Amino acid sequence: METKEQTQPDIFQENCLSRQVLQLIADQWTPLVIYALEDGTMRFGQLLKRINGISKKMLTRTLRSLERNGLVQRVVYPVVPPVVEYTLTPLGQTLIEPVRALQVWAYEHLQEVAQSQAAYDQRDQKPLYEATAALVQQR
Amino acid sequence: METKEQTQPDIFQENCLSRQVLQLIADQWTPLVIYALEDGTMRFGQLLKRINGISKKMLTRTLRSLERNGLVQRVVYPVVPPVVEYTLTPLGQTLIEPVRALQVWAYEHLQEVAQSQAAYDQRDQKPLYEATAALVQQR
DNA sequence: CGGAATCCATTGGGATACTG
DNA sequence: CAGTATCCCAATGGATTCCG
Repeated sequence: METKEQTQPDIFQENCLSRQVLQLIADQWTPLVIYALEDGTMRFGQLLKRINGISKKMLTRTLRSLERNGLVQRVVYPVVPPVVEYTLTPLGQTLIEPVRALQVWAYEHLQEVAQSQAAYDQRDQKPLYEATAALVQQR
Repeated sequence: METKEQTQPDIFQENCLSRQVLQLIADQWTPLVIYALEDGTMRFGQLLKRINGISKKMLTRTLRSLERNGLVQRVVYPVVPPVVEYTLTPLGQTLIEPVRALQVWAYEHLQEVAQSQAAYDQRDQKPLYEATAALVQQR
């Protein structure tokens, strides 16, 4: 009787809950944060240094989202200077596998993707006058 | 010898290729488009209707990206009115499994996530004056 | 140290109109 | 039909400052 809220099982519908949940983790930083917390508890500053390129703002926002969704537990120690630790919850740990699968895929198909990109860019990017110039020179 | 380009195997580094590849598919629409193409070839308009809430602009952009990365093949039939068909490439098909795993996870943990959200929102969202008012009334 | 708040530039993304 | 082009607003996200 708990399934009452799931008005739409069709993932292509906007009000489909599983689609909404999916969108919660399908962003640039969430997979990396989960990946970083895989080994255990980490402090805010540690995460900031570990995940190259993320800003304090985005790390904070991502962690808040993960906390709200029950994937990460946030523990504040009332000391000065403050210490805040983040840990994957049991629910969050169940996400490690799917996220890792995605990362493995990325690693295994690096080159194919890179080659496709290069081919695509060469094919269309080249302005008309280059092709024309080539034709003219050939003549 | 093809691994030369992968300057950083560490996924937490910005110049890590597998991280870049990962980011290519970690957006709101890409998983849904892949999911929609899972059953086979689809036309642009079909995709537009199937994926509820996506705009022409975003569908076009997402498909272009997928095409550039070699995950989707785009075939144009020179007829009027034009017919354009999209199909997952063999490379794209290898992505079905990981994407599906993510979707399955979302479906299986719907309620836990929803409950966490509700608890989180009740806990902090409540403005100060409500708590204060409650205290005042108690007196 | 771990944010929150502010400012600001860039991008995302919808709506509409137009085209081959 | 399958886009592209334009306009325009909202969200993203970096840099910086401030605070307990």
